[in-house]
Amino acid sequence: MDVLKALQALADPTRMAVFNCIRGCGGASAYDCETGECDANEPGGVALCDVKCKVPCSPSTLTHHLNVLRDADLVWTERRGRKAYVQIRVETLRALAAFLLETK
Amino acid sequence: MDVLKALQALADPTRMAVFNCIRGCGGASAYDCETGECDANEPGGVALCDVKCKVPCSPSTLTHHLNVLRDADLVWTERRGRKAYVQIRVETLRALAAFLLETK
DNA sequence: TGAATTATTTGATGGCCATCGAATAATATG
DNA sequence: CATATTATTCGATGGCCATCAAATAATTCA
Repeated sequence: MDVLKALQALADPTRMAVFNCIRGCGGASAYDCETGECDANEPGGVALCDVKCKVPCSPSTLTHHLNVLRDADLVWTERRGRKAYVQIRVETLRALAAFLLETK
Repeated sequence: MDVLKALQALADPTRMAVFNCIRGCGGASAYDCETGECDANEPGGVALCDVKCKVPCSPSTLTHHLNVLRDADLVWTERRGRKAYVQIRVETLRALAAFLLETK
């Protein structure tokens, strides 16, 4: 895992907001922008369009940030129908945390 | 603790090198640039001038990066004689790691 | 006090990147 | 197929920041 790349990916306010939004919703159920709640019926991540509801930025900016997060192995995405769903890669977070806690 | 600020502080290659250099030396004993070893006789951190040996940048740049790291509560510095010594703030690292491992 | 070592301040600059709008793509549904 | 929804690509731009050199400060020691 590229520690520096992961840190750089998280070290941006907008990306952090995206990250928190994705994490904020249980991990395995989709957040619905309309109801403002997590929909446990819809499996596998949060829909991008719902992330966009929470994080104020243009669609292209959101795509850009997701690319960065994905490139750092912090999230993975999957397209289902028109929507793209995104989920956290917990292993990477664990690896990052392990790095920070390293005692040398 | 300001998570974003701490991440931003670490998300730079040079600062990461500085950080690793400081961490690399036991934490409680000074690294000596000449011998290339850690001097357990000299307590409390690594001397800045020895960090400069390891991390290729100008003195002003090094000072700048230390300010950023200190401002993020990742390190603290202390002047003893001509030299400034720097040490890691482990609590902040632990808090950062805890944030990353949070399950929401 | 004068010289040497170490560190900081200041101001300038170049490069990187977050952001956007517009155009395009991908998919679903009427 | 036409339209709506969602997402991506592309190019341009403005702002931030890492970096440096030069000057100054802080401290020690001869």
